[in-house]
Amino acid sequence: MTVDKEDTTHRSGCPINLTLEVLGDKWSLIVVRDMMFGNRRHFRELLSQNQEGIASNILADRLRRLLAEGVISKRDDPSHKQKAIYSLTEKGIELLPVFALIGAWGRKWLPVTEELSIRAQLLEEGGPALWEEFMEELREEHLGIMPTLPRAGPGVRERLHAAYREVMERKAKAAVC
Amino acid sequence: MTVDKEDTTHRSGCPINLTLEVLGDKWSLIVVRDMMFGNRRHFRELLSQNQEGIASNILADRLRRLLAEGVISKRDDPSHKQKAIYSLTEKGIELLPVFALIGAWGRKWLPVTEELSIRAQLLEEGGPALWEEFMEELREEHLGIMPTLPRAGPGVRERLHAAYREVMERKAKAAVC
DNA sequence: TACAACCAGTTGCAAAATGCAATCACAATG
DNA sequence: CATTGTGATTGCATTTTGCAACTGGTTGTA
Repeated sequence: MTVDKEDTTHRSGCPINLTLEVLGDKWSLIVVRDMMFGNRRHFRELLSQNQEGIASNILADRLRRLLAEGVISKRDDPSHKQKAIYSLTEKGIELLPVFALIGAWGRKWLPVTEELSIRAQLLEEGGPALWEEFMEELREEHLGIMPTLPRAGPGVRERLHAAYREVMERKAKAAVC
Repeated sequence: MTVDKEDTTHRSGCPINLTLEVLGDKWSLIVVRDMMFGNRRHFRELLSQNQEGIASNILADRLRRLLAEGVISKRDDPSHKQKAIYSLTEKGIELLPVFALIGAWGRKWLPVTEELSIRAQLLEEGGPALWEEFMEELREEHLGIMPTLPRAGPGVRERLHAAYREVMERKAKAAVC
């Protein structure tokens, strides 16, 4: 049988607690979100295109931690010797359902803006079937796993982003009139 | 139409971000978890029965914040002039599906202990139907809403806790032999 | 009525994390 | 050979956390 040895590195063996030890801060999930939904794969993209204005030292620290925890991976970009490509691991990709539910909760209970919550709405309405489709897409992009079935039409991320653009255009028109 | 006024209180209107602004730290969800799954309703219960050893000033601060955010409510305990009863609000109760998925992710990817993850396993296996049953139970206990159908047999929390006790007893036996 | 136990916190202080702006070393581009 | 792009690091002020002791009051008990 397995022997319980005391573990000073963790507060407890509760799954909720352990998840919070890995992801329980104001920035870690923001970084994963940008990689997953915004397809940000480079440091600069994550830094300068981030909605919340993450600082470069915080970003560097979170990438280091997520890497150490195996939520993301890092490899060299062949096109540029100093460029690194960050990818989600399977462990990271499987956070998608968590994002879907967190997004749904936030949308229901917090003062979200329409354009930034349209993706969460579609993800909620699409349900587990859509989540699985998106995760399969992420496995292609981040793990290089080829799909069993070739995909027809735009991917999930593209559809989500199209909806975002649609809201923005409608808002822009409304502002002019 | 609604006018966008600049909002210095929030980093962005993204539902993920706003949720992190409310719950994105190492303790807030621990407190909600103990109220939800451990049925802790008093300060001392939350403090001294907490697995992770939360400090009293942190607990006081998180209760204050969760109260301000409307995730929990507070009222006097009629049996004791100094005793306060903390309850989940509907907003707090609806975090249950989030807990279920976070628990499932932690159980799959992190070094959980069997006895502390058996509840997460049952919650995952039970799916949305079990979550809904548990939320209905929480509404009774925390909001005082009477069920449409009278319940037969032990509630969800009791069943989860029974499973926990079962694992603990089996472990205790194994340790002796 | 004295007294211990219980109640929800608060206080003080050291350590760690965060936020911000400037800067770094190197690589590619024109 | 200067400019821009790259993933970061550094220094410093502010904020948050963690820990232990303490507070002012209430309740139960001898």
